[in-house]
Amino acid sequence: MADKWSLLVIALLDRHTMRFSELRRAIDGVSQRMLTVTLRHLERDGIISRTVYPVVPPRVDYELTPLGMSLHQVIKSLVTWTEEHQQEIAAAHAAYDERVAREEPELVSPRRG
Amino acid sequence: MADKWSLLVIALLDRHTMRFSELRRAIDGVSQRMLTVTLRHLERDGIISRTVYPVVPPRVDYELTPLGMSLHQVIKSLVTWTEEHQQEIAAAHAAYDERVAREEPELVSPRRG
DNA sequence: CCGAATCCTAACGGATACTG
DNA sequence: CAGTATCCGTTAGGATTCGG
Repeated sequence: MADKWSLLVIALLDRHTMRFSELRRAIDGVSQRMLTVTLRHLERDGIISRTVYPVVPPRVDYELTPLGMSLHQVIKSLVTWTEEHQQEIAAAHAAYDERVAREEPELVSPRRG
Repeated sequence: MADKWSLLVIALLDRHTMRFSELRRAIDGVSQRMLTVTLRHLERDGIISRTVYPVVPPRVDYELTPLGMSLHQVIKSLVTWTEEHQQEIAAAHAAYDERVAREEPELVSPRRG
């Protein structure tokens, strides 16, 4: 449950219960299929609970379980770490890519050392 | 860098510097290719550093950078959470699977409700 | 010993159409 | 509205081979 959709679902449900279509609208770019798959996985892991109201039109609410809430605390520290260090990471990327760019050319054109 | 190989590499390197083949032996089931790919990603993200000793046979050491060490602290809380709650999760799996098993049959054999 | 490159298969994930 | 089922392109990742 460490994929990106799960993280977003957990973050959103921490604030309040949400319906399927609310989640779909709130999570930009998620397909209906992936949201369904994600919600099933989280439900199976006991992170969220699913409540079906036998009304028409159908209504299904999702909410974090106590287990899910405790997981959210842990996840937040990961998110915080990422936010705090993303500049360092970007700098590391730039440094790494430049290093590679300086070393590659020798191999593709070794004509006359 | 949240995949399972990366997590294991970070956990191992937290104790001490390791060579490529040491990591390969220590991480059960990792292919040479995936270990290489994983190490490159971690290096690019600035999580580990790579030191090549120009000797024969070649020797390459990997170690955690300060950034990597700080990440490890965060990861540990995730690992700890997983260990502490894996029984709850297993129970949730069993409960979910049983629920599904009780509901599915109606659909495949609805003969004579 | 360390790693790059190639090949190939399985899983992931989007788009679409259909159901209750 | 809230799914399920199907098709299908993309990618992850193992096995293998070659190079420094």
